[in-house]
Amino acid sequence: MTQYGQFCPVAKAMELLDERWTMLIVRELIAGSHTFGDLQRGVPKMSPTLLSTRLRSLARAGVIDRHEQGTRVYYTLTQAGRELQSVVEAIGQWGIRWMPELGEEDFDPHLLMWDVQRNVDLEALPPGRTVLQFSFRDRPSGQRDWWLVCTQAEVDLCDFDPGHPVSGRIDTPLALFVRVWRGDVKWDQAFRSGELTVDGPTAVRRNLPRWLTRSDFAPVPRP
Amino acid sequence: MTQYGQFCPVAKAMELLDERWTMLIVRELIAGSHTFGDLQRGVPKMSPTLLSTRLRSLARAGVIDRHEQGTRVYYTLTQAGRELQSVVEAIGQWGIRWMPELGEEDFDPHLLMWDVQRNVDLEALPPGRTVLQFSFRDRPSGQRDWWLVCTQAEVDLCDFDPGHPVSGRIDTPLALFVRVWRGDVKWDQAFRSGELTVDGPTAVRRNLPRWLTRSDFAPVPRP
DNA sequence: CAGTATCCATTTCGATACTG
DNA sequence: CAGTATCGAAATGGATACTG
Repeated sequence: MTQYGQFCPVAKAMELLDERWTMLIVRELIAGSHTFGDLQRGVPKMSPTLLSTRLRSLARAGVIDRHEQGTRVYYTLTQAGRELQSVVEAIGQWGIRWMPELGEEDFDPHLLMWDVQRNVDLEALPPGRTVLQFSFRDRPSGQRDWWLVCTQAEVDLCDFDPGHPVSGRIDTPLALFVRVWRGDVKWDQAFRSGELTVDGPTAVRRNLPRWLTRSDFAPVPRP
Repeated sequence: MTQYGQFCPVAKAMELLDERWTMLIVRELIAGSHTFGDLQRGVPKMSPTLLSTRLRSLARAGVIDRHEQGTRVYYTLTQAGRELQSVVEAIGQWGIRWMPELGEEDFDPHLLMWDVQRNVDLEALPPGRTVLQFSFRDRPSGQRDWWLVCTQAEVDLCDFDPGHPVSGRIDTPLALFVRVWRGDVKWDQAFRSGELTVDGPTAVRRNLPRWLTRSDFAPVPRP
């Protein structure tokens, strides 16, 4: 962490927070990840070495605690860390309004599905098992097909056919679904455009937007 | 600007905002600096080359406009830039609560006086000219003595005796006054400790805390 | 799973001097 | 005043392989 040599609280905070990847790790912790592995899924392009370094910085700064429970290791936010939520929110709200342009490299189906998976609204689902298949038709196989196996208790994400009967299948270009997820495009618009289709019973087609919540920043009004 | 390869609005925002010095430049713009020279005073440890580079990044991102007026050049915040105020505020509020430790190199009298100067409450001053001298007694000459020449219209900062009669003289260790400025220590505490003294008429001694406003973050409650 | 170790390419930055 | 030019030192981080 390089110093600014300023007593200003913005400068002191940024000495920690402007280190590359740091805010994204905080975002992941706020989103509920606690283990090294889960954190890695949220920042897959980061090397484990660097993630480890950043976690040590954050612990040293008093933002997270690292504690071992038996053989497993958990990272949790401290009070200082939890209070970074308002910073993350301010940044995200600004970002979705003023940094709307996405590049090719920003469309990562793995990251998207990880995000979708952990935000399924379990309460809204019908009883029993609901299996949703995603096909990103413009992606090579290996990135194309994904399955969410949802019960009232949990959601499993698979990148292979888990074998259960599929309740509904979403077929869409990846970029379009990312836009829907971010709230740049409304579900309705996506449906009506014909680019995003849902195969399955009417009940599934109608309720899908309630089961799959969008990004926390989707409701932010746009300029 | 290095990319994160994520569609998340926090990631997209941080691609711009986590570049070293960037938030401090935004802070300066929000504080009211518009010219290259004024901005430099707010980030004196930054080389002009780098400041220039960052200003170009910010302009490219749509956060500031650069425009020439005759021979002078002005930088102004766009709507996107003005909306960064909530981000700066969230960061500063977090910073003053959770990054309270300052190092030796954070105590820069020049930066402090620049900050004090632009926040004098002109309305609160008595009619006519008020000259306030600061002596940071633990600093070498050259950094020790400063004068604020205040009128109802403006405040001038001098690092040499401007020759006017002095209305009041504040004598204090630099660190203590920084702490008062940041709101870590109350005026009263500083007075009572005997470490900070004010020479001058009672009226000056009593009103000084109203003339010299503190940092915007001083009122933030501490953990 | 939860990280470390190593190594080098790349980036970044600070210092200093200079220009219209 | 408002920057640019140049250059070397330092930090940063990506890739890959490895460990308990």
